[in-house]
Amino acid sequence: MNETAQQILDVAQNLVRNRGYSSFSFADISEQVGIRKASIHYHFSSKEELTRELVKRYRMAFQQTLKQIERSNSDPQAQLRQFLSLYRQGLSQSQMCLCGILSAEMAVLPASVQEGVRAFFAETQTWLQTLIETGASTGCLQPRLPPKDEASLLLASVQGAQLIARASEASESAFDRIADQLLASICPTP
Amino acid sequence: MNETAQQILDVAQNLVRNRGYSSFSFADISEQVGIRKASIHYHFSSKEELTRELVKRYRMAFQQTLKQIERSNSDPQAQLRQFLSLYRQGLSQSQMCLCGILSAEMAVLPASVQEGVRAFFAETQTWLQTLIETGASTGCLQPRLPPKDEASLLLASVQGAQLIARASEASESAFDRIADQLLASICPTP
DNA sequence: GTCTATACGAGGATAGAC
DNA sequence: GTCTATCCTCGTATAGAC
Repeated sequence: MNETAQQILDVAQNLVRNRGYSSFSFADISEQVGIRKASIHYHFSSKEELTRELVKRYRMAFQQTLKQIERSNSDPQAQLRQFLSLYRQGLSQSQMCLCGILSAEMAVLPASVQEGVRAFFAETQTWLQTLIETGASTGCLQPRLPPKDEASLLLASVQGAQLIARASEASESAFDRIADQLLASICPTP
Repeated sequence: MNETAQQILDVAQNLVRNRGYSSFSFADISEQVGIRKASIHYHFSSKEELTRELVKRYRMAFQQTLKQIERSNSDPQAQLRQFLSLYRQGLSQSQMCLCGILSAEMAVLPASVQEGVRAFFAETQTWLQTLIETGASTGCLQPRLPPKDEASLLLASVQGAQLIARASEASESAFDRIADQLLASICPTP
């Protein structure tokens, strides 16, 4: 995949994370990349293919980021904090998680894109579950529920926090408050 | 507001709750209502007005439902259960909360619709907060956080649960598991 | 690889007859 | 109130020149 293709995906990603799948167009991309919209079809044959590749790249990058979080920090509690900060970062540009916003449009997504979205949630939940299990065994975290359930609740909550934060005037602080509580709910009470 | 207008809103509501704002069209409505799409403009001058009225009606109906929950049940814990079941019901037709799905498209909504969405969340959070306060004072509920924070976390979580449930093969049971944990997290442990 | 030109359909909206 | 007819814009996609 060449440079232009990457650039197209970069721009598309920002667009989708802001507006969603149905509301981004080749014209939008063309404007920001500086090529004509017909030229996009040289790199991606269709909107479906473009979005499929976008989700694929996003999933891989996200997994990489999670691995970095593991490496850079041995404390599960700090890892969790970093995980939450990823979502907070997106929000600072009023962007949702790519797969979170796509999930809202599930009914109109091409099947191949739906698949990628599903896979993203499964992967992320698995990572969270492992993190919680580790944290529980070392005492860094004190999950009140089985790690699997705790993970799915956490994932739902962070996605929901991002979702409704966009409907708030002060979206970042709205998210922060919720994120703090999520963290508190799973940390040992001194 | 006459019968046809109501019917248009009924159909529009199902469409939006499934596909979102950008992906529903006058053609879709016209097909299901059985009138031509130009005729819709007699009842609603524009898509913006239609959606604005839709959100307005949804908000009022939702508030009514919440009042009914209060009346039909004096136990805050049971009220909370009923609140969660509202979201579960939508999901059974793979529908999200109208304002939840609109929130994902916030960036492309007309300003007047954005306003309605914001108001919906504020109202709903207030109701939850009052419920939690009542429950805490009678001992029916045992919030771990200040009621206001507990309410916003709960709202975010239930919206998020609905959002990501759509990306799950078994969306209803995925939601149920999360809803049970939400309930457990706020109920007194015997 | 990128361009121009163009096809084709969909979407929202308006005018005017009935 | 609903219809037909029509307008205009935007969206994806293709063909073929450079």
